[in-house]
Amino acid sequence: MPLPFDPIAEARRNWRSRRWGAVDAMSAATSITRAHQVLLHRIDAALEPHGLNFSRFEALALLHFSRTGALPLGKVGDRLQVHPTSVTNTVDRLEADGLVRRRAHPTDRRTTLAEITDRGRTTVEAAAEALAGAHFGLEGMGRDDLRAVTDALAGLREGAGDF
Amino acid sequence: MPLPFDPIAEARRNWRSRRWGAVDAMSAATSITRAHQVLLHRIDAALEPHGLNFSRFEALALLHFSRTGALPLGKVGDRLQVHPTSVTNTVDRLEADGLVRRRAHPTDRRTTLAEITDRGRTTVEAAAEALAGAHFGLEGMGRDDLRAVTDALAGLREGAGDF
DNA sequence: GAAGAGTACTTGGATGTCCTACTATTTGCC
DNA sequence: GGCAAATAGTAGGACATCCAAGTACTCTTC
Repeated sequence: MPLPFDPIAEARRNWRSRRWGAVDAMSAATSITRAHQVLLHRIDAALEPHGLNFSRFEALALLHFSRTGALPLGKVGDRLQVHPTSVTNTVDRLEADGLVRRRAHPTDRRTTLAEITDRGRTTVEAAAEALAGAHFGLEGMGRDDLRAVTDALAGLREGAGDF
Repeated sequence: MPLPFDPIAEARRNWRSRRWGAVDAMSAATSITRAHQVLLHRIDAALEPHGLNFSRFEALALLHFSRTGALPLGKVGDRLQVHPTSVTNTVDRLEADGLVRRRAHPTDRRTTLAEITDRGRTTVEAAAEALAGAHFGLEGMGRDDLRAVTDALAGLREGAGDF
Protein backbone atom coordinates (compact mmCIF):
# COMPACT_ATOMS: atom_id res chain seq x y z
CA MET A 1 0.00 0.00 0.00
CA PRO A 2 1.62 3.20 -1.22
CA LEU A 3 2.10 6.21 1.02
CA PRO A 4 -0.30 9.07 0.30
CA PHE A 5 2.65 11.36 -0.49
CA ASP A 6 6.17 11.23 -1.86
CA PRO A 7 8.43 10.61 1.14
CA ILE A 8 11.36 12.33 -0.53
CA ALA A 9 9.39 15.49 -1.25
CA GLU A 10 8.34 15.40 2.40
CA ALA A 11 11.93 14.99 3.53
CA ARG A 12 12.93 17.97 1.38
CA ARG A 13 10.36 20.13 3.17
CA ASN A 14 11.57 19.01 6.57
CA TRP A 15 15.22 19.56 5.74
CA ARG A 16 14.54 22.97 4.37
CA SER A 17 12.50 24.08 7.35
CA ARG A 18 15.31 23.04 9.70
CA ARG A 19 17.92 24.63 7.42
CA TRP A 20 19.87 21.37 7.35
CA GLY A 21 21.51 22.04 4.00
CA ALA A 22 22.55 19.97 0.99
CA VAL A 23 18.91 19.35 0.18
CA ASP A 24 19.52 18.39 -3.43
CA ALA A 25 22.23 15.94 -2.45
CA MET A 26 19.99 14.49 0.27
CA SER A 27 17.19 13.97 -2.25
CA ALA A 28 19.47 12.33 -4.78
CA ALA A 29 21.14 10.11 -2.19
CA THR A 30 17.81 8.99 -0.80
CA SER A 31 16.48 8.36 -4.29
CA ILE A 32 19.47 6.27 -5.20
CA THR A 33 19.22 4.30 -2.00
CA ARG A 34 15.58 3.54 -2.52
CA ALA A 35 16.02 2.82 -6.23
CA HIS A 36 18.76 0.37 -5.42
CA GLN A 37 16.54 -1.41 -2.96
CA VAL A 38 13.70 -1.76 -5.46
CA LEU A 39 16.07 -2.77 -8.20
CA LEU A 40 17.94 -5.40 -6.27
CA HIS A 41 14.73 -6.99 -5.12
CA ARG A 42 13.35 -7.21 -8.65
CA ILE A 43 16.60 -8.37 -10.18
CA ASP A 44 17.10 -11.09 -7.63
CA ALA A 45 13.52 -12.23 -8.18
CA ALA A 46 14.16 -12.51 -11.92
CA LEU A 47 17.38 -14.45 -11.32
CA GLU A 48 16.09 -16.73 -8.58
CA PRO A 49 14.68 -19.37 -11.01
CA HIS A 50 18.20 -19.69 -12.41
CA GLY A 51 19.80 -20.17 -9.02
CA LEU A 52 21.65 -16.85 -9.16
CA ASN A 53 21.65 -13.54 -7.41
CA PHE A 54 22.94 -10.31 -8.93
CA SER A 55 26.48 -10.70 -7.61
CA ARG A 56 26.81 -14.21 -8.94
CA PHE A 57 25.29 -13.21 -12.25
CA GLU A 58 27.73 -10.35 -12.66
CA ALA A 59 30.69 -12.58 -11.93
CA LEU A 60 29.45 -15.22 -14.31
CA ALA A 61 28.82 -12.72 -17.09
CA LEU A 62 32.29 -11.28 -16.62
CA LEU A 63 33.87 -14.70 -17.08
CA HIS A 64 31.58 -15.43 -20.01
CA PHE A 65 32.77 -12.27 -21.76
CA SER A 66 36.44 -12.86 -21.02
CA ARG A 67 38.70 -14.06 -23.78
CA THR A 68 39.52 -17.44 -22.27
CA GLY A 69 36.60 -17.92 -19.93
CA ALA A 70 38.89 -17.68 -16.92
CA LEU A 71 40.12 -14.80 -14.73
CA PRO A 72 42.09 -14.45 -11.52
CA LEU A 73 39.82 -13.90 -8.55
CA GLY A 74 41.48 -10.59 -7.90
CA LYS A 75 40.62 -9.31 -11.36
CA VAL A 76 37.01 -10.27 -10.78
CA GLY A 77 36.98 -8.23 -7.61
CA ASP A 78 38.55 -5.24 -9.36
CA ARG A 79 36.04 -5.29 -12.16
CA LEU A 80 33.00 -5.79 -9.97
CA GLN A 81 34.33 -3.40 -7.30
CA VAL A 82 33.81 -5.81 -4.46
CA HIS A 83 35.96 -6.92 -1.58
CA PRO A 84 38.24 -9.94 -2.07
CA THR A 85 36.36 -11.88 0.57
CA SER A 86 33.13 -11.32 -1.31
CA VAL A 87 34.70 -12.77 -4.42
CA THR A 88 35.74 -15.83 -2.46
CA ASN A 89 32.19 -16.24 -1.25
CA THR A 90 30.65 -15.66 -4.69
CA VAL A 91 32.98 -18.11 -6.39
CA ASP A 92 32.40 -20.65 -3.63
CA ARG A 93 28.71 -20.60 -4.43
CA LEU A 94 29.18 -20.70 -8.18
CA GLU A 95 31.62 -23.55 -7.84
CA ALA A 96 29.30 -25.51 -5.55
CA ASP A 97 26.64 -25.18 -8.25
CA GLY A 98 29.02 -26.34 -10.96
CA LEU A 99 28.89 -23.05 -12.89
CA VAL A 100 32.53 -22.21 -12.32
CA ARG A 101 35.63 -24.14 -11.35
CA ARG A 102 38.82 -23.02 -9.64
CA ARG A 103 42.09 -23.64 -11.44
CA ALA A 104 45.70 -22.94 -10.64
CA HIS A 105 47.33 -20.08 -12.48
CA PRO A 106 49.88 -21.50 -14.92
CA THR A 107 52.80 -19.38 -13.73
CA ASP A 108 51.86 -17.53 -10.53
CA ARG A 109 51.12 -19.98 -7.76
CA ARG A 110 49.57 -17.33 -5.54
CA THR A 111 46.80 -16.79 -8.01
CA THR A 112 43.61 -18.79 -8.43
CA LEU A 113 41.63 -18.65 -11.64
CA ALA A 114 37.87 -18.91 -11.82
CA GLU A 115 36.86 -20.61 -15.06
CA ILE A 116 33.30 -20.72 -16.34
CA THR A 117 31.93 -24.19 -17.13
CA ASP A 118 29.61 -25.19 -19.97
CA ARG A 119 26.75 -25.24 -17.50
CA GLY A 120 27.81 -21.80 -16.39
CA ARG A 121 27.57 -20.50 -19.94
CA THR A 122 24.14 -22.04 -20.47
CA THR A 123 22.95 -20.61 -17.17
CA VAL A 124 24.24 -17.10 -17.75
CA GLU A 125 22.64 -16.93 -21.20
CA ALA A 126 19.26 -17.92 -19.81
CA ALA A 127 19.64 -15.57 -16.86
CA ALA A 128 20.55 -12.64 -19.10
CA GLU A 129 17.45 -13.25 -21.15
CA ALA A 130 15.34 -13.27 -17.99
CA LEU A 131 16.94 -10.04 -16.82
CA ALA A 132 16.42 -8.30 -20.13
CA GLY A 133 12.79 -9.45 -20.05
CA ALA A 134 12.46 -7.88 -16.64
CA HIS A 135 14.09 -4.66 -17.91
CA PHE A 136 16.63 -5.02 -15.11
CA GLY A 137 14.00 -4.05 -12.62
CA LEU A 138 13.67 -0.64 -14.22
CA GLU A 139 10.26 -1.10 -15.72
CA GLY A 140 8.52 2.23 -15.53
CA MET A 141 11.49 4.28 -16.67
CA GLY A 142 11.75 5.45 -20.26
CA ARG A 143 14.88 5.39 -22.36
CA ASP A 144 15.53 9.08 -21.71
CA ASP A 145 15.38 8.60 -17.96
CA LEU A 146 17.64 5.57 -18.15
CA ARG A 147 20.26 7.51 -20.06
CA ALA A 148 19.91 10.54 -17.82
CA VAL A 149 20.61 8.41 -14.76
CA THR A 150 23.56 6.65 -16.32
CA ASP A 151 25.11 9.89 -17.50
CA ALA A 152 24.52 11.78 -14.29
CA LEU A 153 26.07 8.99 -12.22
CA ALA A 154 29.13 8.61 -14.44
CA GLY A 155 30.62 11.66 -12.76
CA LEU A 156 30.16 10.13 -9.37
CA ARG A 157 31.74 6.86 -10.40
CA GLU A 158 34.67 8.61 -11.97
CA GLY A 159 35.11 10.79 -8.91
CA ALA A 160 35.13 7.65 -6.78
CA GLY A 161 38.09 6.38 -8.75
CA ASP A 162 36.29 3.67 -10.68
CA PHE A 163 38.00 4.49 -13.93
CA MET B 1 43.82 2.25 -8.53
CA PRO B 2 41.22 3.05 -11.14
CA LEU B 3 40.52 0.80 -14.10
CA PRO B 4 41.92 2.09 -17.39
CA PHE B 5 38.42 2.16 -18.89
CA ASP B 6 34.80 2.66 -17.82
CA PRO B 7 33.52 -0.80 -16.87
CA ILE B 8 29.96 0.12 -17.75
CA ALA B 9 30.88 1.28 -21.24
CA GLU B 10 32.74 -1.99 -21.61
CA ALA B 11 29.71 -3.96 -20.44
CA ARG B 12 27.55 -2.12 -22.98
CA ARG B 13 29.84 -3.24 -25.77
CA ASN B 14 29.74 -6.84 -24.60
CA TRP B 15 25.98 -6.91 -24.20
CA ARG B 16 25.48 -5.40 -27.59
CA SER B 17 27.80 -7.82 -29.34
CA ARG B 18 25.94 -10.77 -27.80
CA ARG B 19 22.59 -9.21 -28.57
CA TRP B 20 21.52 -9.58 -24.96
CA GLY B 21 19.04 -6.72 -25.04
CA ALA B 22 17.91 -4.03 -22.59
CA VAL B 23 21.30 -2.39 -22.80
CA ASP B 24 20.13 0.99 -21.51
CA ALA B 25 18.41 -0.63 -18.57
CA MET B 26 21.50 -2.72 -17.85
CA SER B 27 23.68 0.39 -17.85
CA ALA B 28 21.34 2.30 -15.57
CA ALA B 29 20.90 -0.61 -13.17
CA THR B 30 24.63 -1.18 -12.94
CA SER B 31 25.24 2.54 -12.47
CA ILE B 32 22.71 2.72 -9.66
CA THR B 33 24.17 -0.34 -7.98
CA ARG B 34 27.66 1.05 -8.07
CA ALA B 35 26.57 4.54 -7.07
CA HIS B 36 24.75 3.10 -4.09
CA GLN B 37 27.85 1.24 -3.02
CA VAL B 38 30.02 4.36 -3.19
CA LEU B 39 27.39 6.44 -1.48
CA LEU B 40 26.71 4.13 1.39
CA HIS B 41 30.38 3.82 2.13
CA ARG B 42 30.91 7.57 2.22
CA ILE B 43 27.75 8.25 4.18
CA ASP B 44 28.52 5.65 6.80
CA ALA B 45 32.03 7.06 7.10
CA ALA B 46 30.61 10.53 7.74
CA LEU B 47 28.18 9.17 10.34
CA GLU B 48 30.60 6.87 12.10
CA PRO B 49 31.97 9.55 14.48
CA HIS B 50 28.38 10.03 15.67
CA GLY B 51 27.81 6.34 16.30
CA LEU B 52 25.24 6.03 13.54
CA ASN B 53 24.89 4.33 10.20
CA PHE B 54 22.54 5.52 7.46
CA SER B 55 19.61 3.35 8.58
CA ARG B 56 19.81 4.55 12.14
CA PHE B 57 20.22 8.14 11.01
CA GLU B 58 17.14 7.92 8.82
CA ALA B 59 15.07 6.46 11.62
CA LEU B 60 16.28 9.07 14.05
CA ALA B 61 15.61 11.91 11.61
CA LEU B 62 12.11 10.60 11.00
CA LEU B 63 11.34 10.65 14.71
CA HIS B 64 12.95 14.07 15.07
CA PHE B 65 10.66 15.46 12.37
CA SER B 66 7.53 13.84 13.72
CA ARG B 67 4.99 15.92 15.57
CA THR B 68 5.39 14.29 18.96
CA GLY B 69 8.83 12.74 18.61
CA ALA B 70 7.34 9.26 18.73
CA LEU B 71 6.04 6.83 16.09
CA PRO B 72 4.85 3.23 16.04
CA LEU B 73 7.58 0.92 14.80
CA GLY B 74 5.38 -0.14 11.92
CA LYS B 75 5.08 3.44 10.69
CA VAL B 76 8.84 3.78 10.76
CA GLY B 77 9.14 0.71 8.57
CA ASP B 78 6.53 2.02 6.14
CA ARG B 79 8.24 5.36 5.78
CA LEU B 80 11.74 3.99 5.43
CA GLN B 81 10.56 1.08 3.28
CA VAL B 82 12.31 -1.53 5.35
CA HIS B 83 11.26 -4.86 6.74
CA PRO B 84 9.71 -4.96 10.23
CA THR B 85 12.56 -7.06 11.53
CA SER B 86 15.03 -4.45 10.35
CA VAL B 87 13.14 -1.81 12.28
CA THR B 88 13.36 -3.96 15.40
CA ASN B 89 17.09 -4.25 14.88
CA THR B 90 17.57 -0.54 14.17
CA VAL B 91 15.55 0.54 17.19
CA ASP B 92 17.37 -1.99 19.35
CA ARG B 93 20.64 -0.30 18.51
CA LEU B 94 19.30 3.22 18.93
CA GLU B 95 17.78 2.27 22.25
CA ALA B 96 20.99 0.62 23.46
CA ASP B 97 22.76 3.91 22.70
CA GLY B 98 20.14 5.94 24.52
CA LEU B 99 19.01 7.84 21.43
CA VAL B 100 15.50 6.39 21.41
CA ARG B 101 13.29 4.68 23.95
CA ARG B 102 10.43 2.22 23.49
CA ARG B 103 7.07 3.16 24.96
CA ALA B 104 3.69 1.48 25.06
CA HIS B 105 1.01 2.85 22.76
CA PRO B 106 -1.66 4.57 24.88
CA THR B 107 -4.61 2.66 23.40
CA ASP B 108 -3.37 -0.21 21.20
CA ARG B 109 -1.45 -2.72 23.24
CA ARG B 110 -0.04 -4.45 20.19
CA THR B 111 1.81 -1.34 19.22
CA THR B 112 5.18 -0.13 20.44
CA LEU B 113 6.26 3.47 20.01
CA ALA B 114 9.82 4.57 19.41
CA GLU B 115 10.42 7.96 21.00
CA ILE B 116 13.47 10.08 20.39
CA THR B 117 15.39 11.20 23.49
CA ASP B 118 17.12 14.52 24.07
CA ARG B 119 20.42 12.85 23.34
CA GLY B 120 18.87 11.50 20.16
CA ARG B 121 17.96 15.00 19.06
CA THR B 122 21.40 16.36 19.78
CA THR B 123 22.99 13.48 17.94
CA VAL B 124 20.81 13.71 14.86
CA GLU B 125 21.45 17.43 14.53
CA ALA B 126 25.20 16.94 14.63
CA ALA B 127 24.99 13.98 12.26
CA ALA B 128 22.90 15.93 9.77
CA GLU B 129 25.47 18.68 9.74
CA ALA B 130 28.22 16.14 9.09
CA LEU B 131 26.22 14.61 6.26
CA ALA B 132 25.53 17.93 4.64
CA GLY B 133 29.22 18.75 4.94
CA ALA B 134 30.00 15.53 3.13
CA HIS B 135 27.42 16.37 0.45
CA PHE B 136 25.76 13.04 1.24
CA GLY B 137 28.59 11.24 -0.46
CA LEU B 138 27.72 12.89 -3.77
CA GLU B 139 30.69 15.16 -4.01
CA GLY B 140 31.57 15.43 -7.67
CA MET B 141 28.01 15.78 -8.91
CA GLY B 142 26.66 19.19 -9.80
CA ARG B 143 23.23 20.48 -8.90
CA ASP B 144 21.90 19.69 -12.36
CA ASP B 145 23.02 16.08 -12.13
CA LEU B 146 21.57 15.73 -8.65
CA ARG B 147 18.20 16.96 -9.83
CA ALA B 148 18.34 14.86 -12.98
CA VAL B 149 18.89 11.72 -10.93
CA THR B 150 16.17 12.52 -8.44
CA ASP B 151 13.66 13.31 -11.16
CA ALA B 152 14.50 10.33 -13.32
CA LEU B 153 14.19 7.95 -10.38
CA ALA B 154 10.90 9.37 -9.18
CA GLY B 155 9.15 7.40 -11.89
CA LEU B 156 10.75 4.20 -10.71
CA ARG B 157 9.78 4.83 -7.11
CA GLU B 158 6.25 5.65 -8.05
CA GLY B 159 6.03 2.57 -10.22
CA ALA B 160 7.28 0.50 -7.32
CA GLY B 161 4.32 1.68 -5.28
CA ASP B 162 6.22 3.95 -2.94
CA PHE B 163 3.65 6.69 -3.13
C1' DG C 1 70.90 -15.25 -3.05
C1' DA C 2 68.61 -13.94 1.05
C1' DA C 3 65.78 -10.64 3.67
C1' DG C 4 61.98 -7.63 3.52
C1' DA C 5 58.15 -5.71 1.10
C1' DG C 6 54.30 -6.55 -1.62
C1' DT C 7 50.54 -9.52 -3.71
C1' DA C 8 46.75 -13.24 -3.78
C1' DC C 9 43.57 -15.57 -1.54
C1' DT C 10 41.11 -17.59 2.60
C1' DT C 11 39.38 -17.80 7.41
C1' DG C 12 36.90 -16.06 11.34
C1' DG C 13 34.13 -12.53 13.29
C1' DA C 14 30.90 -8.49 13.16
C1' DT C 15 27.02 -6.20 10.97
C1' DG C 16 22.81 -5.58 8.54
C1' DT C 17 19.07 -7.30 5.73
C1' DC C 18 15.47 -10.37 4.74
C1' DC C 19 12.26 -14.55 5.44
C1' DT C 20 9.49 -17.73 8.16
C1' DA C 21 7.25 -18.67 12.13
C1' DC C 22 5.46 -17.30 16.53
C1' DT C 23 2.83 -14.65 20.33
C1' DA C 24 -0.20 -11.02 21.65
C1' DT C 25 -3.80 -8.07 20.57
C1' DT C 26 -7.53 -5.99 17.94
C1' DT C 27 -11.14 -5.95 14.42
C1' DG C 28 -15.01 -7.75 11.73
C1' DC C 29 -18.95 -10.47 11.35
C1' DC C 30 -22.49 -13.65 12.47
C1' DG D 1 -20.65 -12.56 23.00
C1' DG D 2 -17.45 -15.22 20.46
C1' DC D 3 -14.53 -16.83 16.91
C1' DA D 4 -11.95 -16.25 12.55
C1' DA D 5 -9.04 -13.00 10.21
C1' DA D 6 -6.00 -9.24 10.27
C1' DT D 7 -2.32 -6.48 12.51
C1' DA D 8 2.05 -5.33 15.49
C1' DG D 9 6.14 -6.71 16.94
C1' DT D 10 9.97 -10.20 17.97
C1' DA D 11 12.97 -14.51 17.70
C1' DG D 12 15.78 -17.60 15.07
C1' DG D 13 18.08 -18.65 10.85
C1' DA D 14 19.98 -17.78 6.09
C1' DC D 15 22.76 -14.89 3.41
C1' DA D 16 25.87 -11.13 1.74
C1' DT D 17 29.19 -7.78 2.80
C1' DC D 18 33.07 -5.96 5.00
C1' DC D 19 37.36 -5.84 8.07
C1' DA D 20 41.40 -7.84 10.33
C1' DA D 21 44.52 -11.32 10.47
C1' DG D 22 46.87 -15.31 8.61
C1' DT D 23 49.25 -18.31 5.00
C1' DA D 24 51.55 -18.82 0.82
C1' DC D 25 53.99 -17.10 -2.84
C1' DT D 26 56.64 -13.52 -5.74
C1' DC D 27 59.33 -9.39 -6.45
C1' DT D 28 62.94 -6.00 -5.16
C1' DT D 29 67.06 -4.69 -3.58
C1' DC D 30 71.40 -4.89 -1.88
